[in-house]
Amino acid sequence: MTAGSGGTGAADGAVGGTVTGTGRLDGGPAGPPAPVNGGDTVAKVVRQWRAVHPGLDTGPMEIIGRVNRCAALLQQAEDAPLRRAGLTRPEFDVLGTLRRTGHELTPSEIARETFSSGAAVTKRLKQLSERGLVERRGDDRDRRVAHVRLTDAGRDLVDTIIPEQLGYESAVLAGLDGAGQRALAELLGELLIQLEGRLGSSHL
Amino acid sequence: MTAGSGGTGAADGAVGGTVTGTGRLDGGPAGPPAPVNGGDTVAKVVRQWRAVHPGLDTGPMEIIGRVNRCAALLQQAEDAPLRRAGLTRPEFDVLGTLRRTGHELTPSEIARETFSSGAAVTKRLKQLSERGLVERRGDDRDRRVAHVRLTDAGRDLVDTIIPEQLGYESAVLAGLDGAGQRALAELLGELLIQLEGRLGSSHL
DNA sequence: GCAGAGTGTTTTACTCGTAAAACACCTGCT
DNA sequence: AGCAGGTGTTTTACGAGTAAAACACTCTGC
Repeated sequence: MTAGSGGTGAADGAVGGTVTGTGRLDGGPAGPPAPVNGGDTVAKVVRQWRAVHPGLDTGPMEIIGRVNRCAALLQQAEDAPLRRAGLTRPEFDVLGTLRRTGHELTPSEIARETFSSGAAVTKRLKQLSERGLVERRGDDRDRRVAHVRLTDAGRDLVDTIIPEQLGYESAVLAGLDGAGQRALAELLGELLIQLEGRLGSSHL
Repeated sequence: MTAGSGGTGAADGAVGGTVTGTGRLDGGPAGPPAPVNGGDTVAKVVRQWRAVHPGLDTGPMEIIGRVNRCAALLQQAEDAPLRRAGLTRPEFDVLGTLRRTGHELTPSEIARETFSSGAAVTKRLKQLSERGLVERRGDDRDRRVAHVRLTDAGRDLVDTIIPEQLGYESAVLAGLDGAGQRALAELLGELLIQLEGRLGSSHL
């Protein structure tokens, strides 16, 4: 939906680039599913479910399926500018985290901040330091701990990419007018607070 | 997305379970980033960026970052009911697609419908048919083509899971009231139509 | 009829992420 | 001191997805 596909929400049975996987979304090797008249892809899936199981409350699909599908499509779109810089998104996330916090971070902190596993961060840091975008130094109090920081090249790269990326994203979102964007950001924020409170700690 | 992390949108530098990766979201081995006061995780990241780059238009992050983070959190939450049935989401997507369309599908059609690559579908079908949830037969006109359908066991499994899954999703979304949910579904639908039109075919 | 182009599906080689184990080190207790 | 238990990081083994190549087959035009 990592963004796998799955369907609208979990129960959609493939609403596209949604839940399970992170989902493909460009259709990949296979062509796009052809924009359906009468709504988005999710609406079509919902209609199919309702036809097969008339009693079903498909409400959750309309939100979860769409969130997942949007995430999949956006992710794909967003990859373009980063790819030009030779970075994957998880790699950029590491760099961005270091840049926005403004100080050195330990691998554990980076893992928490990027919602990644420690092992994944270890691998990314290895690649990024081989490319000279990041540097490490050991803590001298506690020799288990490492401190990671951006090199000048890393910092410059982030500062170059960020405006490009935001501009690109702006263009991608342009289909929605200003008020719609604000309303959407607001509602997603509300939902996110709930989800982070509920799922962030413990397990629902 | 898992929603990996990435940041708010692509340019957030890790807003969590967002763009690049599909992102982790439960914090995994590392603990959760601790719910921040003054908004969701994305709001915190946005504030950090604005402090470092005051001129930046962080608008896109507030939507894209949140969509990605929501997708990541929801994906994780949704996994629970499926896991109990011993299915991954991409696997369930295949079954669900067959169920909701109501007829046999070829592997290519399944790939299009689930936004997966053909290779991924091949693997999933292999596993599902080993478990007796799905059956294949060859087309007798065109011997390249296969037709896949649910077995009775597969159909029953889907029909058992769907209501559980939707109920679970309903509970997860309960933090938002009915009006909020409708508004959110509506706005996401609008955005999705734009994205599917723009990104679905060709490349932006 | 038969080459050549095209399509549906599978295989191959590879990348990346994860979970769990392994390490390395600190800390508190005795 | 010395050891038990805990924490930070890396390594290992593996599963899953992808892109590209390989297959298998059909169709078109000559």
